Amino acid sequence: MASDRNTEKRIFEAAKAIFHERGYHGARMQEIARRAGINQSMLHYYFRSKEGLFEAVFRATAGEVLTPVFEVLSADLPLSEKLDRFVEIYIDQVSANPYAPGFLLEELSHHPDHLRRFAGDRGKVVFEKLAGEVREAVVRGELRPISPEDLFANLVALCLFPFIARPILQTVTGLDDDAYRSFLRRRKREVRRFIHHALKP
Amino acid sequence: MASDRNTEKRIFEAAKAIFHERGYHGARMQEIARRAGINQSMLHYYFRSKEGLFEAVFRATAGEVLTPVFEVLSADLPLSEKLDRFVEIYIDQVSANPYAPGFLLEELSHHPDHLRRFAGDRGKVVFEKLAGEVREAVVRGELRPISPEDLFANLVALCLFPFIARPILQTVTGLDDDAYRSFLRRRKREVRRFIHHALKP
DNA sequence: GTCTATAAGCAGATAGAC
DNA sequence: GTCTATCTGCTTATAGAC
Repeated sequence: MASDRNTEKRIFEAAKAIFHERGYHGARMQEIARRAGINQSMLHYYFRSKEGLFEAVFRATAGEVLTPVFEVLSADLPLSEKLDRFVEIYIDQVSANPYAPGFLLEELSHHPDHLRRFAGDRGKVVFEKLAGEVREAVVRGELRPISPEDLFANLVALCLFPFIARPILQTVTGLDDDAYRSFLRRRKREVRRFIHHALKP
Repeated sequence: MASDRNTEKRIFEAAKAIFHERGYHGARMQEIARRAGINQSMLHYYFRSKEGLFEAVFRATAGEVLTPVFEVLSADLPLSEKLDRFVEIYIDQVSANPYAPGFLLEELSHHPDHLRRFAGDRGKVVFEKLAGEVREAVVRGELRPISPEDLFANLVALCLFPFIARPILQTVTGLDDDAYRSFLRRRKREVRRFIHHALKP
């Protein structure tokens, strides 16, 4: 039929939403079908099995989240600009897909090497470039002594944590939904400021 | 029988391990029973249902993770010492239970107000104390301008993230298991250093 | 308290008509 | 390509003997 690609796309988008919200084991094929507005057997027609559907969603999500990271980190920019752009792009990216980081983290905590199976060594290569730049900047005295691993962990932690820990942070701080959204919008500036202060020699 | 409390305890510990590893939907009652070395119907004898067992594990885990936070934050200490002790105690606590933060975050992302149902306003009260101290320190010029919410988010993010994102950080940085363990051991010092640099006026 | 056996329900997957 | 109907296996939960 004419709805060929259309149906497949609708199924995929529905699956993405449900898997992101409920995780692999919490998701129900029937709920995905209902959300896509079609019959349950269509899911199997297009994606063979629940695992096949999940795999498609996982790959797409991992790509969306990691691609901008890899691009920024391998760009040819002075280190401090690179860190700024990382914060800028990454927080934008995650704001548009607030469930994605939690979804990936959850899946990877249960299947730690699911990522390596298709990201391969791409991450490692990009990271080595950054690591070299960090070490040089430290030697030149432009950066206080810090390991590349710590720097990278700090950077990503500050960007992602307010998204993945939203429920607990909202409970503790007492911010309501509106206030929390505005808190998230302000984060970009705060994270940049925090990082630059923390890295001054 | 004499094994009264003993059996209950064994079941609870097994359930804790399995729920932490697999989450609510991924956990199987049979696997919990096998791990506890008893029959599956015993689980229901002691804890009525899967949900009852999960609830017990969730409450205990939330208590373990949050109690030290609340204690440190409500202690009567100068702010900068308080932050140091927070890092110290929190990273120790999480090192002993590396699955706990991921487990709580996952559950809370699927059921955002599960926490409020028994932590109530305790978190908010403790946070307000900290918030007051932060605002005062900023006014006195001991701290660069920063909102209490950002400070708290940054603090917890830096402590927890290397634990919950271990698989992805290990893939990207290329650290093997031994190297990553040693990285985690070094974190306490790095986080303290990072925070003090970042908060200097 | 602890076991074995089994009921009851549900989820993923397939068959086959249109 | 899309639907309805149905199968199969697994999972939680209970009944009932010891």
